[in-house]
Amino acid sequence: MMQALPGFRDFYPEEFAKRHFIFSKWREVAQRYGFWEYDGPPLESLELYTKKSGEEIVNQLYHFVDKGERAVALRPEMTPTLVRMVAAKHRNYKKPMKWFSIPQLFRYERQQKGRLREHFQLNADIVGGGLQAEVELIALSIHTLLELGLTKKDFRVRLSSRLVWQNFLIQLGVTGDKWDRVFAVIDKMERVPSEKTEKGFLDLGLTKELIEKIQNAVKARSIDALPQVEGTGELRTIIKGLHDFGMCDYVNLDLGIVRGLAYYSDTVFEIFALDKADNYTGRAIAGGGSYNHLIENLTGVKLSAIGFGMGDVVLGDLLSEKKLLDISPIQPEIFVVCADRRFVDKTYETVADFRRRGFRVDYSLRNIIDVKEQLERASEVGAKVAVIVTHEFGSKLEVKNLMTRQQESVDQEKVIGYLKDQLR
RNA sequence: GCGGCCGUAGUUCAAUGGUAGAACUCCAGGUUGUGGUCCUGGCUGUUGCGGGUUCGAAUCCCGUCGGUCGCCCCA
Repeated sequence: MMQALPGFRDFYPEEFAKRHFIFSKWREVAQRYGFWEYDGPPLESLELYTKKSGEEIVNQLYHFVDKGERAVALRPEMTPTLVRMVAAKHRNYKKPMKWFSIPQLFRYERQQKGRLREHFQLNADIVGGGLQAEVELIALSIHTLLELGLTKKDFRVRLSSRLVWQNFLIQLGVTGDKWDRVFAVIDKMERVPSEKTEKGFLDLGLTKELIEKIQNAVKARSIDALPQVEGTGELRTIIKGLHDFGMCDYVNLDLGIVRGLAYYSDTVFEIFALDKADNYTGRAIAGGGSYNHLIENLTGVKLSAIGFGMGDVVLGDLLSEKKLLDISPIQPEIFVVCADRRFVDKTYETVADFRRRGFRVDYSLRNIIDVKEQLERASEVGAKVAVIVTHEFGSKLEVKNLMTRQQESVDQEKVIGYLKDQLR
């Protein structure tokens, strides 16, 4: 049987309706926050990704050599494309630039729950902003989830800072060459047994005393409990900003978050679903952070930036569990029924007239004189009312409410108003 | 790349190693002007695919492909 490739999805109308619901909320809230929508090519030069992440990334990409002998790849993330676009034309835009996109991203790896070979992601970025831009971006990520129907009980932003970590590690005497590996251990901390975490640190040459200080920092849930180094002030400002937006209830300070990607520089955050006991569960719904050196490193253009990504797969699973995704395909409002051969012409004219006026209108494409069949069809396609053509021109139309089964004869001149009333 | 579990009709699932079935869906009817739940009839399968064991395989074994969950990795 022919089917979609592994890790790729078919969107039948029922699934597409859900996808459209999520996309439209993403778009609507981003625009409410003043973000402009953009897009780039789904296929990029392979070099765009190897330049940033090294050669290892190649075997996780869909990549091939095209007929022009170019090494190309389907985009696995949006940030490189954004950086490329921004660097090329940033002089055309006042800073800060608030941009968002809903790209389809691709990754060649074995699929598992919440993780396919293809997904869509809301990507929002602010380029050339300061600390308030970070507040703004995190606020957008929270507001997006609220608009989808989730509540304070359902998710939490875990806010952290790589800058704080770096300065803290300097204070502890841990040299820069070890930071990435220290971050890797911290990143896994909550998923592996504590002995393994300890062993990971010991293998990096950290003393038990240092390990304890690091673990205490990970446990800290308030600014004052953090190691006071350069960077904590910025975190304080961000939390204050979210407080002013009435959103501090959605945010936990949590240095356990460091993010996998190497290019994050200062602030990093991930959003996790909560279980009934308010514990973090499953995968991250969204994640992001600031990358204040990436644009300069790749293109020589010095611009700060912060962004986040929110994928449709984990989010969709969560919304389904919460019964927030019981969305049906868009249905016709009116189904026009022809009651007799003599009225066929008028039926089609009525259909066309209603459509010109902006109604969603359907009618039978086959047995147009069997009223029973037409009414069955009207119900099946989900129409709210049936308009039954029972008279010649210049006369009345029968309007039947398919929910209440009530039917009324309406003067042709008054039918539009009547329909609007019925459909309200 | 590694491991666990699972592949039977369009769908959800039955069938002790002994003739592959049910429900739903879909299609056609239920006498040429009013719908959903009713009635009748019909379609649908090399049991994912390929080997092996056996008198005989949906069932047991091997391989392969696919699904699913986890590991690795991370968007």
